[in-house]
Amino acid sequence: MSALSELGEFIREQRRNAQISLRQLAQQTGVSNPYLSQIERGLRRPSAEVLQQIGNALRISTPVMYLRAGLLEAKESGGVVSAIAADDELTERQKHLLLEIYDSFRRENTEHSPGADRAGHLVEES
Amino acid sequence: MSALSELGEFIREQRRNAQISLRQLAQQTGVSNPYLSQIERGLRRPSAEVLQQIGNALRISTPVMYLRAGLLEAKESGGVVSAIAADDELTERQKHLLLEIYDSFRRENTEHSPGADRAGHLVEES
DNA sequence: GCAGAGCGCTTGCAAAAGTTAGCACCCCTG
DNA sequence: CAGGGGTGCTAACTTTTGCAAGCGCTCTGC
Repeated sequence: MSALSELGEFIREQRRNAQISLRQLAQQTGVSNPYLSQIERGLRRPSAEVLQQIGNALRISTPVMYLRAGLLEAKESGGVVSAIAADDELTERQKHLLLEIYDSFRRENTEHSPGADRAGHLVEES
Repeated sequence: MSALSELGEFIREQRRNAQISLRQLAQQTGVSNPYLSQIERGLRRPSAEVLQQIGNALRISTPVMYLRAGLLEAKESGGVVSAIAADDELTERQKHLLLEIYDSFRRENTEHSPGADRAGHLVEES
């Protein structure tokens, strides 16, 4: 399975998940519906602009979209932690909270009983 | 001045700064030198792949490159967003949530009355 | 039954992206 | 001065992107 058709399936999945038809998505994105069809079936490689529009309409963040398309290299683990630490727009307290949430998410995924723990309480106090 | 030629001049500037000729950069990036020339003079719009290669050769981080090219919104300027996107330990949903929290934090900081908005509701529903 | 509107898909076609070949202009070095 | 190797740029070509038009299908209302 090529990375191209993986991307296509991901997009199709997200679109179906959002209960949107090809033509509706086409209208929202400004991309033609035949082209969207081809993208979803993995026989065309959309440009970054188109990807941006699709992600925008489907509420998927652009970097996530680019990552799926192989346009953004997957960074080494710890990237999130250091990126948060280096951010100059967050307060120290916010960084701390964000990191705790990040950790709790990762813990969720490695748990045997998934979905049991929730991160809601972590944002209770700003 | 179009955003296209701005990008071109930026690349040229970075290349000159690194003391690299067009052909050398072409070889390093795997892109032909005439095309690089056209990119630098702002009369061609490089794809994200090419941009990635250029940034890679010139030691410019990919998100910064995309940002310069207008392929990434300024609001998701940094490392945090792309780092989250690239993380392979989080589910898509978790990434989305984390990004929303991150955004809400930054919004808090730029508001006139800080602390008014809370991010708690963002984690309410899985 | 049969318009009409929705769905996704196929087919050519225009416009970009990108390449190979070759131009003109230097700066050396024999 | 011939020449080779460096620079960046131009021209013609191939490949890919993205779209308009139209296909066949299904469902609904008249």
